[in-house]
Parts: sequence; C-alpha cells; structure tokens
Amino acid sequence: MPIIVNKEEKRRNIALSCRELLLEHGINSLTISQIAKTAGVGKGTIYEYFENKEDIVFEIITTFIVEHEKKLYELVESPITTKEKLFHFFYLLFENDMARKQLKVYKEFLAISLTNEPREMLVFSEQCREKFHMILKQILEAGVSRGEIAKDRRISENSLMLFATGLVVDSRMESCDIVYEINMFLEMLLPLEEKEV
Amino acid sequence: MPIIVNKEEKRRNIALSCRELLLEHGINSLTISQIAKTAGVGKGTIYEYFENKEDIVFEIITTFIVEHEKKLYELVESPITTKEKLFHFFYLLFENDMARKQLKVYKEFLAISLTNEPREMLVFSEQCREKFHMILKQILEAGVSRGEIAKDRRISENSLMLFATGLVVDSRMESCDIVYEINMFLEMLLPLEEKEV
DNA sequence: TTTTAATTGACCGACGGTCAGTCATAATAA
DNA sequence: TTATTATGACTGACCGTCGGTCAATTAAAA
Repeated sequence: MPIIVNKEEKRRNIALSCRELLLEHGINSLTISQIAKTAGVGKGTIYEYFENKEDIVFEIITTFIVEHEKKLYELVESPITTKEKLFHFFYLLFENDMARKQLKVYKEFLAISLTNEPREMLVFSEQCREKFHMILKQILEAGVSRGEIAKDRRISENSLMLFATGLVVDSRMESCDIVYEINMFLEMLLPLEEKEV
Repeated sequence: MPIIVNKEEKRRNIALSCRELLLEHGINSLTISQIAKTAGVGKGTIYEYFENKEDIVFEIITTFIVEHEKKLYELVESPITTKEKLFHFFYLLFENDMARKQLKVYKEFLAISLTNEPREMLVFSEQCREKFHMILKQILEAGVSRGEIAKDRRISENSLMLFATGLVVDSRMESCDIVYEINMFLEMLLPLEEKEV
C-alpha cells in the first residue's frame, strides 16, 4: 500500500506555510499558484486538502482566533478592574502591529462570509460568538461579585459583542478613533461613580 | 460635431437599469456582460461610465442609502417615544423584504470596502456616518428635552452607530435575533424607569 | 506484478477589463 | 445645399488571469 498521509496534519501544514504570505498580501492578491509554490506542492494537491481558496484562508484564520482566545483567557485572570478588562476585551484586536495585521485578514474573512454564505463559515462564526460570550460573561460576573458593577445594572453580553463587531468593521474609517470609541462606550455603560464603589 | 451625452445621467441610468438585477442576484454572480446586456449597451461602454465592477454597485448602493435616509428623517419627526425611535433607527434596515434585500447588497458593499480599501468608498462611508450621526443626535436631543432621557445620562451617538454596524454584520448568523438584540441594547441604555419619567 | 493513495501540472472555462476600429452627428467649407 | 471632416460615443473580439479539474504518473505495500 502507498504512504498514508495524515490529511488533517498536512492540511494544517500547508495552511501554516502560507500564514506569512496571507498576512503580507491580502486574500485577493493571493493566488492558488502562489500558495502551492510556497507550500512546495502542486496546485492540484491543494485541492486534496481544501475545498476552495476561501477554505485555506479559513484554516489560517482559525489559528489566529485560537491565539486571540488565549489572550482573552489571560485577560479574564489578570488583576485589573472590570472596566479595564472590558477595555482590553475590545482593544486587544488593535493593540499592536501584529494584531492589526491579523485583524486585517479577519476582516477579509468577514467580507467573504458576508457575501457568499458558506454554511461552514457561519457555523464557525457562531461557535466563536458563543466562546466570546462566555468570556464576557465571566468578566461581567466577576465584576458584579467584586462590587465593581451594580447588581441591578443589566449589561448584555450580546450587545457588547455587537459593539465589538461594529468596531472591527468601522475601524476602516479614519474618523473612527478606536480608543476614544471604546472609552465612550464603556463610560456610557459604567459611569465613573459605579466603578468607584 | 458629435453628440455630447450627459455622462452623469447616463451613468445613473445604466446603474438604475441594473438595480433589480443586483437585488436579485448578488454582486458576485453579476457579470459585466450581463450588466451591459441589461443596460442595452456594449461591454466597453460600461467602462466609459464606470471605473470597474464595484463602481457600478457603488452607484446603486448610493440610491439605496438616499432612500434609507429619507425614511430616517420621517422617523425623527414621527410621534413616538424616543426609545421607539431608537428601536426603529436600528430596525428599519430589517423591517421588510425590500429592506432586507437592499441590506444584503449593502453588506456586499461593506465586504468590498472591507477588503480593497478604495479611497472613494471610504470617503462615502464617512459621509454616511456623519449624516446618521446627526440624525441620532436629533433623536437624542429631542428625547432629553422631552424628559424621556435623563439629562445626566450621556448617550454616545458613535456607540449607537457602532452597534448598528455590528447588527448589520452579525445578522448573517442565525443566532442573532435582531429584535431581541435591539431591545436588550436599548434596555441597557434606557432602563424602564427612565422612560417612565 | 498488482493495487491504490497521493501527487502533479497542463488544461479549461469564466470573467474582468482593454483597445483598435466603427458609427453618428454637427460644424464648416465649397 | 452638399461634401468633408473632426470627434465623442460606442462596440465586441480579444487578452491575461485565475480558480478549479482531471488524466497521467509515481511509489510504496501486498
């Protein structure tokens, strides 16, 4: 019998070898031929492991999101105020050059799932949504139990996430000052007095 | 001397003749050849009036947004509570089939301006942002002066708009129940007691 | 030798975009 | 009034690119 390759692993390896390529150029200026060459395989081989071009991007994005999640879990545990945690929950995406480069690719991913509606991507988005929801919930509950958020103030995790999405999308505009927008939003939800409790 | 056509007008007419086509199929499954045929001109002629494919969509989107703005202005004047106005500020986009069809195209437009970053589109987006900002400001100020919003509650128009963007983008997911999300958000900003004042 | 998973790159069709050439009109000359 | 000509409008055959396919090939195991 011929060699049996670990499909899952090879898929990941091909994707990994293109990470830099994708970060540098965007999705659109990335061709399958380039990808194949970079990964050191034939063009046809790519289609043994991926459905289509978007599928490759999808695999890479997944690694980004896993990394992002890790940062979020650190955030939950960090010894700062709830308001600061919330600030970083949003700001993490824009923190530094690397984050912004990854965000750029994530935006392209968003763009794809906004036009075609590939079932798989939707499912994936929903899973992310759920995870982030949980993280937010932890942050908020800790805030309440620590008395940093008044018990009667109902803060909707969903609303915070929709705000985050809006932030990602509208950050393309010059007139959108990320830090300012986040602070305004948080100030609206958690006015100073409450934090001081 | 040859005929001189009104370029501006012809551009609009070509775009207009493709409105239905665009609403029915998306941007991606719309080809230049189709557009040319539908508009009753040669393929090359299209490029006399438009930079590229996206430029055509851009022209059509503009008509959608103008219509949407009109509805928003009506909303400002309508005899309902501030909270209801805010609800409809968001919900107008999902109100009926027509709105949702237009929104679908708008999402595709968003997708384009999210990947390529054509200067022109950015400028356009910022102009829209400014207009919607003004409308929100009017609604909120009316709310304060009518005593429906406490004077000390600072509500950030920008935050509302970011939420709206998030709503548009995340509405692609099944798990995002528009009406519910809007109500949760508004309840967070304007708890019942305040409205009752 | 046979079997079969894996690999490959030449090839295909679709599509966005271009451009050399044609057409239609109106200003002008005869 | 008619012929000439200048020029913007218009056209569709053609081009390059790119995502995706598939028949042929390879090579390891049986």
